[in-house]
Amino acid sequence: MLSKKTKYGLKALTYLAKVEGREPVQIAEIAKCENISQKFLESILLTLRRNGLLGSKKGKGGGYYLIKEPHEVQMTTVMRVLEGPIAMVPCVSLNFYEKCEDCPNEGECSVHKLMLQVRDSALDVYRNNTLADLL
Amino acid sequence: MLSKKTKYGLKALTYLAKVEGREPVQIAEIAKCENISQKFLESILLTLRRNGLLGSKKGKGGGYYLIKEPHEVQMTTVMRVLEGPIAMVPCVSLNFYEKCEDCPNEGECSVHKLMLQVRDSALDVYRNNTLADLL
DNA sequence: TGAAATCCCTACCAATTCAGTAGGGTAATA
DNA sequence: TATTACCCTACTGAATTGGTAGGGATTTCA
Repeated sequence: MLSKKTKYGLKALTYLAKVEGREPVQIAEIAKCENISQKFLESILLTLRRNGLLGSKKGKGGGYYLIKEPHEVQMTTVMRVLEGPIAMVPCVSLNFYEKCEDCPNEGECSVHKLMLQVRDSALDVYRNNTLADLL
Repeated sequence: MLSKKTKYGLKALTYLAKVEGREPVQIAEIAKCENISQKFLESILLTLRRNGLLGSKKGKGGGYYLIKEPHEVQMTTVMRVLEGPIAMVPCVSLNFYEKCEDCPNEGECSVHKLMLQVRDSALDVYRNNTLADLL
């Protein structure tokens, strides 16, 4: 299942992508318009900022804003930051590879075979979608 | 993440698919060969049987066996039985559809748009793979 | 017929994750 | 300098995961 964190993060990103001139938008505004718990959203925006997807400005008139243009923001990046690995098992993960401690022979493992295909097809979707495509 | 339940279930199914003549195989044997906790595997095989994927035989010489031929067992079925819905959000699920309580307009929702594509690509993989393809 | 093998079923449990909530601190701006 | 708004830590209730424990119930074979 997709976590609420990812869901809310995506909604916030698309919200910010629609803003004219990359003006800072307050957390409260996004939370209200997208029906998200403000405090929870706050923590999500923070991780998006820490990972270089958003910028922030403090004080009056401050808020969060998109750093790049929507068409430059790939979904692979967004998903990895918010949801974590794209692969459903570590043994087929590109960025978070880990060997299964059971499973003596990875090449003959049926789970491995299937999940490799699932990962590739998901990657294909994420690579072919930027924030701009979701508006 | 793929649950251990699904992982072990898939491994057990492929194990049984390799057996000559669909002879019953004991839980203990599968558990040992695939490095799975026996009691946990027991519960998994039970749900596979309840959902019409496996048959069982009690008493001495009993065990579990595949009901259909491997090439007749689609991965869509297996995944739905073991892992649940294939979609990552209920609002794009074919078999378990639910409207989001937030999200006023499904058609304009960016999460919906993206997850629809992810679901379709996953379905594509599962539909094009049977148990026989994983051996 | 009886004992052993094997599946069947229920209940429980520790650890982790999820989806927040609470409360205050700090920096920037007007 | 007051206010706005981001920043950070800690806690928490509920649900899920990945099992374990223990005892049936049923079938088969000797």
